[in-house]
Amino acid sequence: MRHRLKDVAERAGVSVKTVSNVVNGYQHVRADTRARVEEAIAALNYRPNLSARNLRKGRTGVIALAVPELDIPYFAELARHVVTAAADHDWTVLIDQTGGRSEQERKAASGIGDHMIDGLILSPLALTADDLAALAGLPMVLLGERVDHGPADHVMTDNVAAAREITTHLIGLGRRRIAAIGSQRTPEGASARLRLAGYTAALAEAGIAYDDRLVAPAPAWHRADGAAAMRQLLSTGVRPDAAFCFNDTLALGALRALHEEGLRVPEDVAVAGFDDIEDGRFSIPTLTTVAPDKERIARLAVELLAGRLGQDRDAPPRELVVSHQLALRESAPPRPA
Amino acid sequence: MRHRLKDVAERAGVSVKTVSNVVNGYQHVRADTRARVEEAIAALNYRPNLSARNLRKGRTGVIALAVPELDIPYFAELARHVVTAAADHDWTVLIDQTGGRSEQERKAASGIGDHMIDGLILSPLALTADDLAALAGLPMVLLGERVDHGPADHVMTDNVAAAREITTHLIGLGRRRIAAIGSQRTPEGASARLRLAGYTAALAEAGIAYDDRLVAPAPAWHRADGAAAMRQLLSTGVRPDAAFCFNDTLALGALRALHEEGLRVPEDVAVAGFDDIEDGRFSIPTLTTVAPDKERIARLAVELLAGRLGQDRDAPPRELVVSHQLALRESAPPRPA
DNA sequence: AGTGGTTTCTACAACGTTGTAAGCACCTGT
DNA sequence: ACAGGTGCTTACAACGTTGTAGAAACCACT
Repeated sequence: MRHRLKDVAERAGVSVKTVSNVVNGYQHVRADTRARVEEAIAALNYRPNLSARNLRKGRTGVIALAVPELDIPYFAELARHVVTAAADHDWTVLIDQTGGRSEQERKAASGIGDHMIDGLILSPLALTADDLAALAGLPMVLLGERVDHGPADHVMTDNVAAAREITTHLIGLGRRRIAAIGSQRTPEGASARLRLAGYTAALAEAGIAYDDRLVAPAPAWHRADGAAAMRQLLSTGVRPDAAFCFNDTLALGALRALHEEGLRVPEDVAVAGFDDIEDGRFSIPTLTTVAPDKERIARLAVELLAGRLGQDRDAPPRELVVSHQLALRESAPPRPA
Repeated sequence: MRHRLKDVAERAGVSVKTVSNVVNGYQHVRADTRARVEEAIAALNYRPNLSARNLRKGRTGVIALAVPELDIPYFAELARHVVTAAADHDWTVLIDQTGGRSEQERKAASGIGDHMIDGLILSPLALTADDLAALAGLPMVLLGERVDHGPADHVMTDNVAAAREITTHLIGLGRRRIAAIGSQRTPEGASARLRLAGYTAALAEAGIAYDDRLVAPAPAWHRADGAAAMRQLLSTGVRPDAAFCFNDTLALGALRALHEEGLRVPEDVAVAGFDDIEDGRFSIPTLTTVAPDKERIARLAVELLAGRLGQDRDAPPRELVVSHQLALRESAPPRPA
């Protein structure tokens, strides 16, 4: 039921290689030969064996995208853009969930990696520079935070600047007791630390004293964590008048907790997030957030990887910073002119 | 930099096959030989070439999951469960986005399929029974609607019953002008038609006349479509007092549109969705919805596929119906006792 | 007819792995 | 010493594809 070049060749009365040539669109095949071969291919419903082709060619046409969790909307949206961008290079994307665990991340980069995929786009939470150095074999592009002097190409947004800008926006609304939700002290919390740095920088610029009772940790960055963090802030009596959440799902959770406490957003507490996920455009209220250009991040990552697989094979590691914007919506609206 | 069995064999002073035996955990290898080989493997950082292994073994250890869109939360959540379930079988999951287009769905089933993956879990929107019959080559499990007499295994929820139940719940709240949001007349709209059937059945049971001005089509099932559909309903003057949205993202969009019109949920309009996505547990108000057991759907699909690849290779197509529950939340709360 | 060039096709040898079958070395018990 | 195991290792031949190099057929022009 499953046929090979050889079967097609026998049926068409030509050599195996001629069939291969037809399959690959080689020019110099006589029209009637081509027709005979194509008839045989159709009759036998022949499909090339990709394992064999890959073995022969040394490439697989598959790249992997490894993200912490697919059902975090930011990563799902990013994945969609990566798949789209990869299609332009005729690549299939193998999507891997690492759960943010370093073991899984290492496995993504080495285990699956070898010979099954041509390259990897990795959104690392847990890997250190040392880990990455050990994986230098596979062409790789990293997304997200900088891993200092890592050996790989990198596409990122300026987390510190973006966090500073959005915090400054909250300050501009007249808020002074601004909570930060999502801090993490683990090595995995690189994003958290950068966004916290932006937050503190903005406070310092505005001459507002840093109050660590306003900084709420969140073990993960899901809605439930955001809600729990906000509830905890409210219960301890340091009533904030604004909150910068380190991502949008945290912010959506925080909105929920505020609603349950009967507090109005933005009147009582202004809320801002980070990522600009689809949900935030329809939530009640709609969510003010930092909007990184996800489509561009994905496209650049794919392009960098294409370079690594092509002529830029031995280029030094490159770093690209993708611009971001503030999306000012109801939860922390633009300042009236 | 990339080594083969041969290189390891030379370094360890043994045959290629002995190295292969060590790599594959074959029992009868002398301890000191094994140690020498392992040393060589470590020194050269050897990794097997999976293309070659697959070619030789005829299997790849990869299954594909093809869904319409990854950034529809329902599919993202489903994907996470499938990846988890597949890990128990040491399978890697290749995730494919079909966009609900039949061409892409066919490609997922045949193009990538051949020899690159061992099996496919497909969530078809657009494929007909005929399409699927043509693809009988690849072991396949379908999710979602039944394709009558399709050749493949099937895991589904009872859409008609679930839609009927939740509509009945809305009726039980005293609502009589119940809108249905998300109808589709295209062949791709199989889910839409089943859920509409459940809706009309519930109305009939309760003796409520069907009014097609209350049935709003939605080209896709995104938040924006739900919002547009609700706005359109409101603008035409057939003021509904409840809405059954055919999935949760439509419902979230509808909530938003109602909010913008100043209508209260559930007091003025009760809203129900379908899918039980994470967002609906934190939206304002929280969303009443049909909760299919996604984890079980994923696990059963993987088990069925495992069977097809093993001893059940030639079993007749099986159909499994996974139970669902109603999650009654704020947008259409439980009836007071 | 002979020359040179193009088009069309083919035989062969890889790619890196593992299954098969057989070989060698070492035991154990007579 | 020898037969019969058993444990360990190996040579070889596949798996299905494509690159290389070259053969065969054709053409156009002298």
